[in-house]
Amino acid sequence: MVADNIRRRKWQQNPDAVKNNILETATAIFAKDGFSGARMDDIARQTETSKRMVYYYFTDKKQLYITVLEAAYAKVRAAENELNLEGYPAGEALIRLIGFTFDYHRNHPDFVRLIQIENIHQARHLATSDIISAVNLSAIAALERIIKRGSEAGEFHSNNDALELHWLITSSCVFNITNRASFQQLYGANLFTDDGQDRLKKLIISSIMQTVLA
Amino acid sequence: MVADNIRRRKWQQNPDAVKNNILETATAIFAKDGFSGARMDDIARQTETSKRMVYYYFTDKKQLYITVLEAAYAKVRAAENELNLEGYPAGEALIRLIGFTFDYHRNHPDFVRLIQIENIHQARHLATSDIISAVNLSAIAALERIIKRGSEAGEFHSNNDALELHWLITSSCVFNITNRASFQQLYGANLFTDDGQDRLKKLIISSIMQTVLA
DNA sequence: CTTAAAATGTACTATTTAGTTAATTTGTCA
DNA sequence: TGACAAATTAACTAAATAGTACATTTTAAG
Repeated sequence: MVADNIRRRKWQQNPDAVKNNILETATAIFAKDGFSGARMDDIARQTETSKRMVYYYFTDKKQLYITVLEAAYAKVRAAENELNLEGYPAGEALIRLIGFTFDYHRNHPDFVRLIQIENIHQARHLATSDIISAVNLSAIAALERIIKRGSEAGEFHSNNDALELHWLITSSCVFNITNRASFQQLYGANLFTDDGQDRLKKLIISSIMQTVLA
Repeated sequence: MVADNIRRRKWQQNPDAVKNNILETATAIFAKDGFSGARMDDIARQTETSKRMVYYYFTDKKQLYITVLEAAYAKVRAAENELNLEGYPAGEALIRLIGFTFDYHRNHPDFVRLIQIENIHQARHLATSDIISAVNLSAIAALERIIKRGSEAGEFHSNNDALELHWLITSSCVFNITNRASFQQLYGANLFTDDGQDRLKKLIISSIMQTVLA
C-alpha cells in the first residue's frame, strides 16, 4: 500500500523486475484457476504493475500462459542437474531419484498443476515448446543409465523398462499433488501431514524397488 | 439434420430424454474444456434441444456441473457393485480389484477428467455432495475386507494400510488417463496402445502385489 | 372440448473480459 | 540539455458469454 503509493507517485523503470513480477503472479493464478478460469484483470491486479504492462511484455493471454509453462519447466531442469546420481550404486541412485521426484513435486505444486491444466487442454501448448521436451527426455536418460548399471551389476533384473518405470514413479508423485483436494475431502488429511507424506514416500520407494530388484 | 427438422416442425414432449441428452452433452464438454472453459452455448448447440431448456432443467452453469459430477459418480458405484470380490482368496481378489480399477478408469476418461477438474477447483463442489462420499468410502471398505482376509490367511504381511494402498492403486490408474496427453506428447504413444496398456496394468499389479504379500 | 400446467422456441440483455488507444513519464546518449 | 526510445498510466472498446423475458405449443385432467 505504502510502497504502492510511492511507486505510483514517482515510478522507476525496472523492466526485468516488472516482467518477473508478472510471471510469478501469473504462474500462481494460472495454477489456481486454470487457463480459462484465470482472469487477466486478476493477474494485473495482483501484480505490482498495471494491466497494460502485462500486454506490453506478454502480448496476450496465451503467450503469457506459454511463458509461464516454460519458466516452470526451466526450473525443474535446473533442480535436476543438482542431483549427482552417477556417484552411487544403482539401487541407491534409484532410491534417491524416486525420493527427489516425490519431494520436487511436493515442493512445487504450482508446477504440477500447470501440467495438469495442460493435460486438460490436450497438451496443445506443450506440443510447440522445445524447452519442455528437452527437460523430460533428460529425466528418462538418467533413469536409463541407472537401470543399465543396475542390470550389469546383477543388482536389478534384466527386464526393466525405463519409460515404464518413469511412468510408474511419476504417476504417484503427480497424483499426490493433483488429487490431494479430492482425496482429502473424501478420506481426511492423514496422508497429507508430514508424517503421512513420509509414509507414502517410503511406500512408493519400497514398491518400486521390489519391482526392479533381481 | 433431418431428425432435427422433424423435431422442430412438430416436437413432442419428452422431458427425461431431453434431460439425459443435456447431461450427456454437458459431461463431454465439461470433461473436455473444464468448468470455466466450457461454454453454455456450446453445450446447448450440441444438444438436441435449446439453450432455454438447459436453464429450464438445470438452473445455471454451476448446478449443471454438479449434476454432471454426481451422475458420473453414481455410475462408478453401479459398476463397483458388479464385482464379487468376496468369492476369491485375498490375493486374487486384490489382483481383480486393481485390474478393475485400471480398466474402469481407462474406459471412463470423462469421469477421470471431471475429477481432475474438480481438483483444480480445490474439490469445492465435491465437498457438498453426499452421493460422492458414499461411493468412495465403499471402495475403501472393500479393500479393507480383502486386506483383513489376506492377513488372517497369512497371505499378506500384517502392516498393510487400506487407505495407503488405495492411494497407490488409484494414483497410477488416474495418472494413466489424466497425463496421457503430456506423456504421449513427450515420449510417444508406445505406452498407450492396447499392448502398452496391458504391460502397464501388469506392472502395477506386480508392483503392488509384491508390496502387499508376506 | 376447455383449461391450466408443463415444456419448448425465439429473441433479447447485462455483464464480464480480453485486448487497445492515446497521452505521460523516465532514461539515455549525442 | 534536448530529443528520442523505452516504460508506464489511465481510460476506453468490442466481443464473448451467462442468463432472461416473453410468446407459443403440447399434454393431461375434468
